[in-house]
Amino acid sequence: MTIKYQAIKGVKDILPGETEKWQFMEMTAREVFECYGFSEIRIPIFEKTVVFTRSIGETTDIVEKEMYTFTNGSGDSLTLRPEGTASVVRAYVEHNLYNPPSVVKLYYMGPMFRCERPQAGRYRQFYQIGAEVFGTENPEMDAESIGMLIRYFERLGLKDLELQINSLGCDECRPKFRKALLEFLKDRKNMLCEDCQRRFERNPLRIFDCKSANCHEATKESPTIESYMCENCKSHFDSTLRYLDKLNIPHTENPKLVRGLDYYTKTAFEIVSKKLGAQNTIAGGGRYDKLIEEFGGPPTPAFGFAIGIDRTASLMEDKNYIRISPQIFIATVGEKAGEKAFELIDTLRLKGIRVERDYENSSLKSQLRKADRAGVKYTIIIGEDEINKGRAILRDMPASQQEEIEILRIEEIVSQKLR
RNA sequence: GUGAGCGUAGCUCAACUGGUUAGAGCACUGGACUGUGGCUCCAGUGGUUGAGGGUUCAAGUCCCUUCGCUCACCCCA
Repeated sequence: MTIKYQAIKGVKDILPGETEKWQFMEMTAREVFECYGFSEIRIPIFEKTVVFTRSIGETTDIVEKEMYTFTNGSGDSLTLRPEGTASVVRAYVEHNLYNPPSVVKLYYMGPMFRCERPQAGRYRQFYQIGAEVFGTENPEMDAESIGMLIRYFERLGLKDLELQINSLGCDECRPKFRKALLEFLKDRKNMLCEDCQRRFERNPLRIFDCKSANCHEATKESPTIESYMCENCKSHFDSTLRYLDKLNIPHTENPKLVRGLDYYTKTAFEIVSKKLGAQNTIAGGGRYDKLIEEFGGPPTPAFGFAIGIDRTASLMEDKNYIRISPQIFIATVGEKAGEKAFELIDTLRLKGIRVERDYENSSLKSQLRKADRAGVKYTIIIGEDEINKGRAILRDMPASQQEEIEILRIEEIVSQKLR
């Protein structure tokens, strides 16, 4: 068959059978996050482009080449959101949520958009569930938020996850480290591979991640952020790790962990799965203590993370969620019975009972087969004989037993049986 | 943006070095069983072999173009 229209590259439909799993992930997130005092915020799916360019960083790949940007009628440059934090911060500042001063905890869920070449675990429309906390610098919050995320994954039944954590320092100590690193790499630049020569200019921290043996060798003696970290950052990081220990959350310190977005300070972390391919990070986040000021708000420390739901879904068993199925199937024979059933179905549905029927005038045999496949507990059968008697057959499918009941009492009897 | 692999029925896959009318399982519809599901058996529906062009007596198979999918790179969640 020649398909006339298909979804554009890098986007996908999530079909029944799969959506139940997504609903489960979303519902579980709400339950878990609300235990921790988070409230949902719904943010627009697009923003003025500057909201993203300012926060994410002008020279990041996201901003340079991956955003869906367009111009509206009045000439504003708009962009489909490539991530959630920027919008949440914008909303936080716009609505003065810092007033009165207190800790504000928000979560969001929904699609994000990045125009990249699709790959396993990477789509152009992908889904995230994110959480952001504003108003505290306390490392307990770093640990607690990461803990919430871990508990969430546990609730989903995920195993073989690893928490990697690092500190990126603050705007006091990071520039010093960066300078020292560049100094160190300058002499070794010709040892680096082509890609890393480019990274040298753009994001030298990334060179640590290179797979090339030469680059690995070149960075062996390099300075680390640790030795340049200021007292404040050092003790914040140590405390965060200690609180994670208190929560019995295993973690791996990864001094090479660098987040791609410009706004991170201090704590940065990722949750990595051992069961995925090249795109194996299923959640990531960290602290961004300067971003609110960037957006014109008062100095407000903040911490947040986002979960990649597509990747999370691919890790989940197929049986961890509830599939909604009909409770009652109504099978009819003959026109009069069909008419009666049409009304009856509505009556039952008004009661909140999930009722299914056949729409194709199939044989009774076929209707029962459909009832069986639908997985109903009871099938109501109404034929010519029954309609003349004002009665119907109530068939218990698993038990293969049936009884005759008055049509007038169906609603009452069925409600009782399903209880 | 770069590279590799793959596109055959709704789904999973066959079809030898190019050779009759492209098959099977599952699913679907019907029958055996006139108004009673599951199990069994029988039959049937379903294909422009992703699309377009080329080579050849002959193309699902070879070549080119294009679209899509997949995986990886770059980058990153």
